[in-house]
Amino acid sequence: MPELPEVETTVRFLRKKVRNRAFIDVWTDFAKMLQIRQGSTGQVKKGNFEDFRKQLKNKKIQKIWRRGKNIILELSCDKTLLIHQKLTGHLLVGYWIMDNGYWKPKSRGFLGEKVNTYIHLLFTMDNGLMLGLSDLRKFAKVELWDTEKLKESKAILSLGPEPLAKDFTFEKFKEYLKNKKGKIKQVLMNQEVIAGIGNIYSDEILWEAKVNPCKEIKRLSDKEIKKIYDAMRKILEKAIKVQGESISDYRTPTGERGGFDKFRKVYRREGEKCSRCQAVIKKTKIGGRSAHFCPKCQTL
DNA sequence: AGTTGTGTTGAAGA
DNA sequence: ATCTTCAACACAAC
Repeated sequence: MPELPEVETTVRFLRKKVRNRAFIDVWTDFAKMLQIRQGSTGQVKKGNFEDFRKQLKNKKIQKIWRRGKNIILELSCDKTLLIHQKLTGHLLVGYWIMDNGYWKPKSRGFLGEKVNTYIHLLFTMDNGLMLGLSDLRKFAKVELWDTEKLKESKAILSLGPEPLAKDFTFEKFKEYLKNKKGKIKQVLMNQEVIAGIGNIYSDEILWEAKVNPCKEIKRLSDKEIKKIYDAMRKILEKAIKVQGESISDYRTPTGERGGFDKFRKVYRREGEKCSRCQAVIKKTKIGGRSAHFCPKCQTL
């Protein structure tokens, strides 16, 4: 699942490969994932794929950045593509050829692996390179915005701070947490509080900080908040360094697995021994989502 | 073979 | 307002 480190990995790769390239064409077999946003509120324009295709044609990618789990491609003519990969979507870069209804990678390699074959959207760039979106569950969204409208949209403005931003200090983190209520895991995953953390990294961060995911915010000591803050930065930075996790569907844009699985301590490790204290990792539900933790070193 | 779990986000329901 | 549940969708594992 692409969370902050996976999205960052993708964005860094895209900068190297498609910055300053222009779109020649776009193909999809699932037009529902594409939307044209317009007007002051960014309403969804009723339209069809041909509109989208026409508007994208010959637009040049000028700037590529990330906000939370969103990939943002700023284009020429004051347009911007906003891509959210949701659960199983991941962008891939390479060459494909249509082979009776399916896009087949032009050469052997990682792009041929099953997880990378659910291509439902494919852009062709002006140098022939292609940008594909493989998305098994088809939840991913690609929206075309007016650049200025996007910047003042709820989609961007409602997001909390970037956890790795230089000016996001411990004091600020504490302030952001203090007036929230609920369990720490839920709050960490709330994109309006902090942007980019999902189920995997919230579990990993809390294990690292030795804080139980069910602990209520108001019962956290300053010391615990500091440990969560430090763990958050440490884990996210580490994950970016190794190009994210690939326990499920995420792959880097070359179709390769990220390296974080080696460092994954609790997520989907129910029944295994805690690498710190040998107690058995437990799994529970918090707000309908799975939460993994060590009952011994993450006491309530 | 039918049921359940998967996890992000926004919308609908309470 | 604020909380919880569910739908979007496809597949693996049970």
